[in-house]
Amino acid sequence: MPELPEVEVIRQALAPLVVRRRIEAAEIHEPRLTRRGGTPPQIASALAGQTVAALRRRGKYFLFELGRECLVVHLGMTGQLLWWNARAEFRPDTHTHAHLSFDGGGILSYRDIRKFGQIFLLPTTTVDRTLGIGVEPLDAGFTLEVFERICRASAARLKPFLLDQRKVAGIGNIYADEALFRAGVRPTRRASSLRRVEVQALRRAIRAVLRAGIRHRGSSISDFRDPCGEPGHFAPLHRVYHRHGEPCVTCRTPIRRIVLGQRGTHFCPTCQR
DNA sequence: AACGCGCCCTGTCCGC
DNA sequence: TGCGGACAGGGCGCGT
Repeated sequence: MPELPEVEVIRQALAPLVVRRRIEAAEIHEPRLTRRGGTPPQIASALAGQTVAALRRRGKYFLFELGRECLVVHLGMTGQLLWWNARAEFRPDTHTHAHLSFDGGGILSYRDIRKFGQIFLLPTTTVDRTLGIGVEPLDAGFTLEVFERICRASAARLKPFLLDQRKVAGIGNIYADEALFRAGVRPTRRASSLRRVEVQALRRAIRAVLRAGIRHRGSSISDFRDPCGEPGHFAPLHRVYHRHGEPCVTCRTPIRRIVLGQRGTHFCPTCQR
């Protein structure tokens, strides 16, 4: 589900609710979520009593900064962070695997049907190094020169290239297809084969499509919701994702679907070269 | 080093 | 109506 825009939408909604608030207690019930380090009780006891100093995002990761330590949360495919105003409102179900109780009564719960998500703690100073993910595409550091260097260094096809979080952080299946369409390049092209103008077009397309996703509060394909239960409105604006068979918005050629790197990939065979 | 594949897990949808 | 199989927004670990 959640790619950079969805994670950012959740972060923006959640920050005013949790920043400068103290975690009274934490519960984690699913050991699979903490496989990257620590057991559920260890993490839960380390969280109790800490105050959230800031809520940041890096790629598709949430970083709850607690001072010396940082709570890292990744939603995987089906993870949700949900906010409950009061303990009495909290309605956990069989897929609710963790929750944080805040002073004053608010509860932040973690729900994840497929359990591909992650919850773990890292020392704040080593978070970036440990996550090992690439440049933030919406930051000033994502310049044409930087992106061109990354492209030149990879023989991978563009689709798996864009999904590789070590290269550029935060792009997932939806926004990869949408960016490649907007840039007019085929997902099967090798990254290193792009001409400079194509690198430039792809960089601009990545930034434009991620910003549009955030502006429209995310893509709700099946079940994306922000922490207060609000769906996003970007899915109807997708130009190729899940539109195979439909006419291209530019040239009316039917959109094609192929599988590339085990992922459904959608493109216009006429507009994308 | 870097790429590509199988796999982790649960739910839904489609065809028979 | 029931069942098997394909597929789903992500990333890790392995073999090449």
